[in-house]
Amino acid sequence: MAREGDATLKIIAAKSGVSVPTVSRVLTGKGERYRISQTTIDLVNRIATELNYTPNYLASSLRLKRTFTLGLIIPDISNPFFSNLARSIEKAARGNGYSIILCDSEETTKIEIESFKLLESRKVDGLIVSPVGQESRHFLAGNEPRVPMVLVDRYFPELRIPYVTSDSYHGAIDAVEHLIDNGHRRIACIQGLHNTSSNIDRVRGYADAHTNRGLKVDESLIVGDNFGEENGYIEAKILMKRAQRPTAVFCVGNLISLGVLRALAEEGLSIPHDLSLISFDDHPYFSFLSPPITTVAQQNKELGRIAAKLLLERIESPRTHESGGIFVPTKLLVRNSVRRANGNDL
Amino acid sequence: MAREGDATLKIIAAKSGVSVPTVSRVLTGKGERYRISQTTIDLVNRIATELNYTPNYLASSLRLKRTFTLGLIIPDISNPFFSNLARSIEKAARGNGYSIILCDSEETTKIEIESFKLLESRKVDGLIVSPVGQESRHFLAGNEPRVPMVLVDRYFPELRIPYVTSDSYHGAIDAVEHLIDNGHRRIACIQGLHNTSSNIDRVRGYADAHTNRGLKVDESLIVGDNFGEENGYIEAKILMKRAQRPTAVFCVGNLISLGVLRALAEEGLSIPHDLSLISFDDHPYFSFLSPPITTVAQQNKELGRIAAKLLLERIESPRTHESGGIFVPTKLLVRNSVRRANGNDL
DNA sequence: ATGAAAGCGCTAACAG
DNA sequence: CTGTTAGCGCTTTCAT
Repeated sequence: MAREGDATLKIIAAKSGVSVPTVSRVLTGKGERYRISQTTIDLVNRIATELNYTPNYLASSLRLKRTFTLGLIIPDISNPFFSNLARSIEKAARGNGYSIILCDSEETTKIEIESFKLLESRKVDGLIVSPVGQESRHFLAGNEPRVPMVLVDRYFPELRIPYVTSDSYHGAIDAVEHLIDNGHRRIACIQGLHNTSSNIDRVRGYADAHTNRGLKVDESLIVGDNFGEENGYIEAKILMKRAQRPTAVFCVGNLISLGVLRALAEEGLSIPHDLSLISFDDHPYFSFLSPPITTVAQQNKELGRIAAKLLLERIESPRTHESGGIFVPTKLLVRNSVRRANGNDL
Repeated sequence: MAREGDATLKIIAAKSGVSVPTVSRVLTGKGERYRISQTTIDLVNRIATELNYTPNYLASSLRLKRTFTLGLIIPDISNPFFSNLARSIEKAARGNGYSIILCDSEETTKIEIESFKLLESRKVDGLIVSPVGQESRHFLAGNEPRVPMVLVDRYFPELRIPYVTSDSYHGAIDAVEHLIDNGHRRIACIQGLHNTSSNIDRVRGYADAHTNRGLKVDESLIVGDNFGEENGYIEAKILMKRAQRPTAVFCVGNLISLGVLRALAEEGLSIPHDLSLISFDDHPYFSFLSPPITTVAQQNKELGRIAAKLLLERIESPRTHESGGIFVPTKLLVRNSVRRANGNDL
């Protein structure tokens, strides 16, 4: 906007009879350091407030090559997981004098790439991105990230970009072992978007939990292909039509679980009586559902805080850091969606 | 961040043997208009892509006095109502070449004010704000908004700032009449933050629904003071301890309803048997709760789209618009949290 | 069909 | 203690 009348250093300088740099020094609090006379300091400050001066970040950013702005690219801000993430990131950023430009990639690589370009043009000091996850080339220029960057949630282990994520693998193991330990043997897994780290880790956990307990994995019980509600709905419908119904299902995302709930309700089937359910990714409403849903909760506020902190460190002191990943533990919240079954195979 | 090696117009100009303005014209697509020779155009374009040129928005914004950036201030991005709003706003903005700087005010006037200052410094072209709601002075400079601005959700009728909001008043009437028509006479109202437009409108609807049906309002049944979960929890606990229990409750926000649910569950009371519940503000999970909750749904995506459109219009052509409000209708979604009662007073 | 000059608002280097 | 000069990268007159 910057309408006509806006006060500038130049105007203040004119009104107070000193030079522009002097005004700049005073107004950026460097008065002391430059040993500017108290008289001048007071004068400049007075006139600045009189004129309701607001610094122009654009100009100073251009000069300083520093915008104090972070780009945040996430797949879906309306998903509570991501909005909680966004909240904690925004808060941490703000606490350190940074602002956030928000880009919603709509779970789409195309928009993700556009957002990269955009944020590069806007000269953000760093980037926090929760990748759509299947494509990774655009994250690099040459062999290094194009700007200081950290990934949250989904990540690319092969890419030398630091990341913060839940320990999905162990979370999934906890979940599925819980099922097994409750006597379940035919456990379905409704998975999310293939080739994304979260999905891979969770499905791997699903499989390894079986192995840990000396069971074989029935590949035909691993179904689904995205993190949406519809996916859970459809797959649940199909699963329940099978001759050999699973006795339990492990959903790798909360939206998937929602879909399962809807499908079961439609079919007049009940949880946990007809099917035990355990979900990855808690949701504020899970404890109010009937039954309350047993979940593997992610510490999403933690994830955001850590990601922001990591990024700011890299911005303040580039190149001194390792680029590994940080895995934040999950928590198994046992509620009432899993019932004891008779483990007829053991 | 603008690292050293970044391509600039100057560099491209040098490499292609033309002047900086010429490069600028070509790269901003004004080649034709300035009748620059095709040879030059091709040359410049080639070199620009070779050098992987990214325009510097900072510089052009400074020059143009136009940032193509919108500020978005909302009270709590982790609240699904606001995150859906944010999503539709971001999408509309992006579709029109604008980016969003996100500020979460944490339901706090102090942060809201800071965000104003911040966004002014960042020279956003316009502002969409969902006000915390109790203070409004900082929205104006003199008597007019300080930058093109539109309010969403909560608004200030007295302030000559355009706003987009759900028709809370009629929504509340629908809800409460629904209760009355189902035979309820002792209907509690758990309200949100006092002196906010949404709360005022909803409580007014609550009262007028009674009047419409020839009933008197029992002021002692209007309780509560904020939109949080805790508020619903506490007030429900107290209400259910009364000698004369209400038979139904109207909650003016979804978080409040959540709190009521928790309180009732703890007390071993069930909905709708012991208490009928109707909630303002739908939530994706409401239909999966037991019982599914009857609500007044807001069209929050609509709200966002309209707000963004309104703001962009004002930015493109200032001063030609009225500053009234737009009320978007709500929808009563009848599910199963309201039971028929015998209207013993009629 | 293109270039030279000027300036958006700010800050850093250098001078005195 | 303060001013002069210069320049960040871009776009817009105004010339030619």
